[in-house]
Amino acid sequence: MEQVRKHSRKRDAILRCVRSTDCHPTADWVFSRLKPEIPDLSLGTVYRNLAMFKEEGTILSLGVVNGLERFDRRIDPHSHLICQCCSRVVDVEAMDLPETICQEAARQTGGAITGWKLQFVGLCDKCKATQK
Amino acid sequence: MEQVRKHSRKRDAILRCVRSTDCHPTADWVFSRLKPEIPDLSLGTVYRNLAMFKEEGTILSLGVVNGLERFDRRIDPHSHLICQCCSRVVDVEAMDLPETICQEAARQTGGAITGWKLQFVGLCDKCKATQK
DNA sequence: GACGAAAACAATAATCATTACTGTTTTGGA
DNA sequence: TCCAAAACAGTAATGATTATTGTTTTCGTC
Repeated sequence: MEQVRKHSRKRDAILRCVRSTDCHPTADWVFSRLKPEIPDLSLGTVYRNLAMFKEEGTILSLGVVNGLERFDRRIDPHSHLICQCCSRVVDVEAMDLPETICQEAARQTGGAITGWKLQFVGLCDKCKATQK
Repeated sequence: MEQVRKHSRKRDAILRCVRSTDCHPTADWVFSRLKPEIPDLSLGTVYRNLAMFKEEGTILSLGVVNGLERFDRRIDPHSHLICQCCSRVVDVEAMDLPETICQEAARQTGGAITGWKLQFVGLCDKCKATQK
């Protein structure tokens, strides 16, 4: 009896929107992009659904960059380059790290390591070209 | 003639407070801790001075954890374990990563890499013990 | 030791991203 | 088509952070 709906026109559009770009959008970016096409879309709906997708693992959040939460359509392991000039977030394919690093971190802290995140800081290709 | 002061009673207390702990405090934590000892301290002063210290490189921010910016008295290269249970942030000593990783990230993105951040996610020692 | 301009401050208001609430609309199985 | 649950728009509320304004502290100078 208990129905848990997984789809609605707007929810689908929001997911499609996130999946349409590799720019690691913010909630507001998604909203602005969909608004012309769905005039009665509400920013709250975007926030709510992004939180939902994130919760269920359909998308990921890569954290807060410059005060704004950034979402990622990719859920496979990989890293990011965060441009300190334009705040662009660029994907970097997963790279092998020494297997011992997590063991070492666990040993040092006495805790349990379930994952890790490697993030690069620098300039994206465009800003690098400009700064030259 | 132009004086740029680097010290004041409150500023010093704020820095001393951050340096007194390895808990990677938030602005509010610092405020709450100093308030009893300095009753006329203002939260805005804590924010302003933390931003100043961060700006000049006296302390670091390790980013936003659970919506709160966390500061770090350590400015030497090292990593952190972020407890997904209690949000505690625990230091992990810097570990050698393959020298090629930054080159590889630069190659993939076409950008310039100036630094990287490795963050562990899991349980701190206390939460690990509790969860058992 | 007092003086004064610049810096630092408290108190408060303003911002801004995000979340919660309320009443309405949409959805999809019966 | 009907209807209860879910989703939604619109709006208010929240909470961390930042800016503003008028007052106080600081510290080099006299």
